[in-house]
Amino acid sequence: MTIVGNPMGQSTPELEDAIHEKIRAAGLRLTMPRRAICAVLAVNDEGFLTTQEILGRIGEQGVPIDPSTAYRTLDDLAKIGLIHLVHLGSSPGRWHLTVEHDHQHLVCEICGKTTLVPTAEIQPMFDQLRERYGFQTRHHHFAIMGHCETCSESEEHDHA
Amino acid sequence: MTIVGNPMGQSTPELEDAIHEKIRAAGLRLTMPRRAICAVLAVNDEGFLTTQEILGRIGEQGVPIDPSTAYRTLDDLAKIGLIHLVHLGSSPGRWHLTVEHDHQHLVCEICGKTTLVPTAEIQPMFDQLRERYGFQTRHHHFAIMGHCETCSESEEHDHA
DNA sequence: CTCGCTGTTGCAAGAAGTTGCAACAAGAAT
DNA sequence: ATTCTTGTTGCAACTTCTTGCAACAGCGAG
Ligand SMILES: [Mn+2]
Ligand SMILES: [Mn+2]
Ligand SMILES: [Zn+2]
Ligand SMILES: [Zn+2]
Repeated sequence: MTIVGNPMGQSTPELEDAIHEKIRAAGLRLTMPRRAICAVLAVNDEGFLTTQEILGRIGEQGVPIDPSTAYRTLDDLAKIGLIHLVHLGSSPGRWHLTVEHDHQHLVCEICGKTTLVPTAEIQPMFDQLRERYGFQTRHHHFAIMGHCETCSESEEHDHA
Repeated sequence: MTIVGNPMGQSTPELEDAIHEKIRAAGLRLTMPRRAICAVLAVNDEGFLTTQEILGRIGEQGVPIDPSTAYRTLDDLAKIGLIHLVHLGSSPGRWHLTVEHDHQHLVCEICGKTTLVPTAEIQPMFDQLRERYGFQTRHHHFAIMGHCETCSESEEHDHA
């Protein structure tokens, strides 16, 4: 089950620039390996990629980078809030852009379909958690696992 | 940051039996390695343990089991709904008992404190997701990351 | 443009996690 | 109690991920 948002898409210079901006703003250096990783992330806006997949794409396209560099860099990008690690099922975690994503994700465990839900729709729950427990939800960009409409219906048929 | 519920606690025979029951009911064989793993899970009711931690405890106490067996067995137990893999931050996933846990977890990213929230309090959100998107939330036992009351307050002080 | 500081990289070694397979043992049948 | 079937285990080989470190290069200062 591959989960990508813009598989063979065009690069999106605006987004890529915005990412570079954030990296600089955080005081990180804009190196070649980082540019390569950002490029992959930019064309996969809305996608969820594993570190291995990112490494693979970079290798296909140009100068490969060392795996350890990829692992470390992705951690760094997460630390500055540019990307986010999402665990879909038991497979390795997947990286997902955070910038300009004011939504949450519903992920179907069966077919992998992801549905976007405006954060506003879930906000009331977060507010309630804060009121009752003083708990400040942080990862305002997370994935809720379950079964999508289509797969739910097929399941009912199977039971009949 | 270690997250356990009953660190050096007594074994809880009732819970352990309930687990054995579930394993048998699923048509799985009750082997020595599985008994060992269940024993660790039973004394750590409410705890979150990594596979490595489980392996470590078994090694300390008696006959060690092969790592591959542990990884495979834990996957099997998850498949029959006995345990659940929870990702707290970027560390390896942690196993958590599902049986008799009708609650969700608020996990503090800073101090690791976990707060239990009755599922009923979050149910309205799940219901809403179903009404609007036809989405059936499955993992009714998940972790919401954020900052607990205490840590939120310290942060405010730091800013001042 | 050149220099210098220091954050980053690639490499190598190791730890963690996965997979195929032959030997083994849980538990049903007799 | 004994036998038989087949799900499980431990081992070995492999892939993935992590960590320490010396060489390197981004980029600010001059
Ligand atoms: Mn998104
Ligand atoms: Mn619980
Ligand atoms: Zn689906
Ligand atoms: Zn806290």
